[in-house]
Amino acid sequence: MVGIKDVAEAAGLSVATVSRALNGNPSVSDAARERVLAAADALGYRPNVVARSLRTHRTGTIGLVISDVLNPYFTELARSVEEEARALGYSVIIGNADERADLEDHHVRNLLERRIDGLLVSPADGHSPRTLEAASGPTPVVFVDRWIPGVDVPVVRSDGRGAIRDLVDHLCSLGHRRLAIITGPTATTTGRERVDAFRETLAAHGIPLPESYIGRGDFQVESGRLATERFLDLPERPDVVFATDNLMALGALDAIGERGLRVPHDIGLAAFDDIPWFSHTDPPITTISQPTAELGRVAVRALADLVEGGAASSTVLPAHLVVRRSCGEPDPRTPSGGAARE
Amino acid sequence: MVGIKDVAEAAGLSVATVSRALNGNPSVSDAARERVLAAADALGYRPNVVARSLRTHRTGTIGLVISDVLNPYFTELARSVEEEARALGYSVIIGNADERADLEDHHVRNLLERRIDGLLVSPADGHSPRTLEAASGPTPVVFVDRWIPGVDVPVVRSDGRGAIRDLVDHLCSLGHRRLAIITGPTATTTGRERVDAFRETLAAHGIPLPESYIGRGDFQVESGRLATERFLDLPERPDVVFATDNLMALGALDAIGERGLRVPHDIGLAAFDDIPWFSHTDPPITTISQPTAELGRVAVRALADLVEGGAASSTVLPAHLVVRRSCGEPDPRTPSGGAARE
DNA sequence: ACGGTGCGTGTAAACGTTTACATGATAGGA
DNA sequence: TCCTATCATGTAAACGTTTACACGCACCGT
Repeated sequence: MVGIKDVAEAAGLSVATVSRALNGNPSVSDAARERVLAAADALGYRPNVVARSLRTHRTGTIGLVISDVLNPYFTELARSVEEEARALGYSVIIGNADERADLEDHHVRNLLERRIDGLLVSPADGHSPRTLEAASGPTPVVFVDRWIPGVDVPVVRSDGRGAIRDLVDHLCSLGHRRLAIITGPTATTTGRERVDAFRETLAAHGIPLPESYIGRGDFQVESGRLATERFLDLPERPDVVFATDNLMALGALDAIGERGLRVPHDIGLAAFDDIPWFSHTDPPITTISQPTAELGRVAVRALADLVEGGAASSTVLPAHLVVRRSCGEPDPRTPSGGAARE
Repeated sequence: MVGIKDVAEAAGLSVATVSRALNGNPSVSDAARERVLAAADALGYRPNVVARSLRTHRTGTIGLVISDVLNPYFTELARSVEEEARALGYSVIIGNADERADLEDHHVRNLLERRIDGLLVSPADGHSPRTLEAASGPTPVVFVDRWIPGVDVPVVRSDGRGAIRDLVDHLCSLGHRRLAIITGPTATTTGRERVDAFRETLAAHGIPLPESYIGRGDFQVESGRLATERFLDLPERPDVVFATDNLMALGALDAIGERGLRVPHDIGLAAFDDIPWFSHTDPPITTISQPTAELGRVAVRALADLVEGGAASSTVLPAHLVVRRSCGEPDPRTPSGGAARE
């Protein structure tokens, strides 16, 4: 491999000058700069960023630990994170936790050992020891989407509570009374927030949420299927089930289809996270949409601020309801206030 | 940051012994090993992999450049790559090319500068200069899914031609005669393979493929929509359109839905790549399924072989047809031979 | 008692950069 | 003309590891 040394030799200059020329240091003469560039080009010189990082203590890399790469919500997040990071001069290393705390641990450790400049994490579960450790360590950390309460780290997330209120209002306006929910892991903040907001709004409408109408999922397809099967076995089947992420909604659809039931005629379905396929399912699915790409961008900017010595603050972006047909046809005379329509 | 030096001091040993103990070198006494481990633990020592990499010329990292993170096919690939790589002791850095040659270039360069041990790439386009350069450079390279003809690099891919033959047979058996195709970029091998196999099988059935029935797409949603709109504007609308990836199929669905047309009654639709949503669209979509996760695993193993000094060979895995309802109901008396059914 | 063997440990160089500091040349001011 | 400031460049240390080599010691066979 050709190094800075070879370039120096070819250009008849010292390594210091070559390094300076390559880094755009102003205190190098035009003549020297030209010779360096020519030599580097001729030799096909490629900087060795690992050596550079060792010396500078900066890797130009941020880590992103997401909960599940197979979840379109997170891939969209990852994409916008990478895009913004690239614009800011950083590379991104993605770690996929598959909703498992041990994998999250693995990736957090791995990324820290690689001496990333900053870490973006969507904690799968509040109990990953490495994540907690990282949060109080020297490497800047920003939580995105989910966070860990009580940990003093900036959070960039969206607040789904308003949209969930709109959703429940919408469901009630359609005449539904038996509402069920498939939750995420209650150890995650998003999991808890969604079920809490749901329960509170139900209470405001004077509707109870019996334990049998709460399915405990883990944000994965299979758990959505299982929870839905349990609902369908109930003597009093719910009018509509609200799956708190898109994968569990897919599982619910699987379970409903397997019984030969039809949405929304036999049972309604609502979801969280809007993904392109939701317009094309049978029927199109009513869901709550987050400003996913924006979340990623804001999170990266917050982290970059932190890395560069600034002080980042938390951001909360609103989510909104997107009404489609999976909960029944809305009565045109009584639009539910404030909810967005397609 | 606490380094090996601090550990050495705390343990009352030299850095060499500490390094050896930490790396499981057998020539260190149990007593010393224990002291080292205790000291490292007490100090919260974390190895600095960038220093290690500089010295050993190995980063324990492989790069993966995929064509599009938003494409579920590639995220499934990425997931299996990471999983297998982790099992083999490697980390993965993913670069997303978004089907753009310039981004592919960017990521290939970036990864090589990071001195990854090996590179897995699904070339977006045959003309990315860096990818070609990398293929003949010192860093081991394996192509996955797509490849560049004439470049001497192992390829791990699936062969869709057999499945496309099955698909065309299936469509003909349903009585369809006007078959249209939305291709990928013809600079990609998968793009070309799919249209070639389609055209050949059509010819074998004595059916022409007029230019107007070939929509030139780029594996992205929007191009699928545009191509489909053009088909729908034709005086003789095709009986069925075959979108050669899942995103363009989504675009086609968009276009068809916007005209108020119904699949398969007004027009049939077939796709390439099976994704979970295809069972839940309206109607469920007939498609060609690749052994995606297996492709990822095999590719990683091939690359790891190469990295460790072995000689890797190419692998071709078969794809197969999955018949659903988007091309019309099959006549139960004439099952199309060999095609898998759900 | 002696040379050889092996084992555990230490010393120091090396990996490819960046950068503080030193140096030499040039130019400017008096 | 000399002193000094400025500028371009060079020298060498440092970043945190790994590892070739050297060393000292205990043990073995003769």
